[in-house]
Amino acid sequence: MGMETMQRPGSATQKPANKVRWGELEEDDAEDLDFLLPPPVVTGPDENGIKKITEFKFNDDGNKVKITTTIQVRKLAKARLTKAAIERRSWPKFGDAVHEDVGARLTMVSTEEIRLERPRPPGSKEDTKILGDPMSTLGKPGAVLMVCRTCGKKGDHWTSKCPYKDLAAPPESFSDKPPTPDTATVGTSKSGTYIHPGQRDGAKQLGSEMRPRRNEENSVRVTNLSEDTREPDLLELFRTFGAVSRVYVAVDQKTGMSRGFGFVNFVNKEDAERAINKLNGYGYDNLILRVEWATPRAN
DNA sequence: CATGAGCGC
Repeated sequence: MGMETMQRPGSATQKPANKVRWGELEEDDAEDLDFLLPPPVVTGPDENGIKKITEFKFNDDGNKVKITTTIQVRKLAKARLTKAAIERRSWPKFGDAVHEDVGARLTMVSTEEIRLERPRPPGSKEDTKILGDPMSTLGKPGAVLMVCRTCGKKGDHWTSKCPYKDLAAPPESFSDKPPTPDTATVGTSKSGTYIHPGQRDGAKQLGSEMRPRRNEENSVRVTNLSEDTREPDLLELFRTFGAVSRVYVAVDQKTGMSRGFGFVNFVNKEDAERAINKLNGYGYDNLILRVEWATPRAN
């Protein structure tokens, strides 16, 4: 660490910021003489933390005097770093930081995806609020219950993978007339709407089994739900009985609180029946569920 | 205890 000349704030022609209150001095032109003073010189801090300041001032008699100040400054932070930390500073940059200027950024934000694994008790499949296991008496151990909520098809694909989920306005898209063939643009209709490959020209038409149904039938009313039971919870609870076409939990529009009841619609009446038989009177979230046929909605 | 939302042509 060599000699350093401290840069004063402002230009060299400016009056140094003196602590002396010149206005209290008798000499009127004391301020002007200040220009003649050499700038202060600062050395260090050296390895022992010693900093020396040499500056010049006029004393009360108008004589130029040299003032030297010696200060013990705090040791540099570097001295407190561990050996390992100092060692790391010499490491070459890696990852995204390779392209960074030296010292441009101290930290980098990683965009790497990290999957978290949440441990579960052995044998359990996923979170559930069910007290006990209604499925243990169901005689369907390990049944694969893959039900698409978009088209209602069972065991074929999940909702997120539904071939029809990209289609806007499903009820219209699934009308019985075949889609308009379009030879000009691949994959789009005349209106520019995307058409799934299976629906394009030449693709075979949907069988009735494939077609999603607007099913307001087989509606089951569920009451005595705890107030923090939401639709995903209901779905998890009821989907094991069969294809669920809709779940609904009545919510107070103002408070967002559950009103404690909801509806579950099944694609198949038999599944709804079994759900009623199994889940009515069932303990769920410390409450006893009431599950029964819903009376059709007034419209 | 309790029977859903929206949709506007």
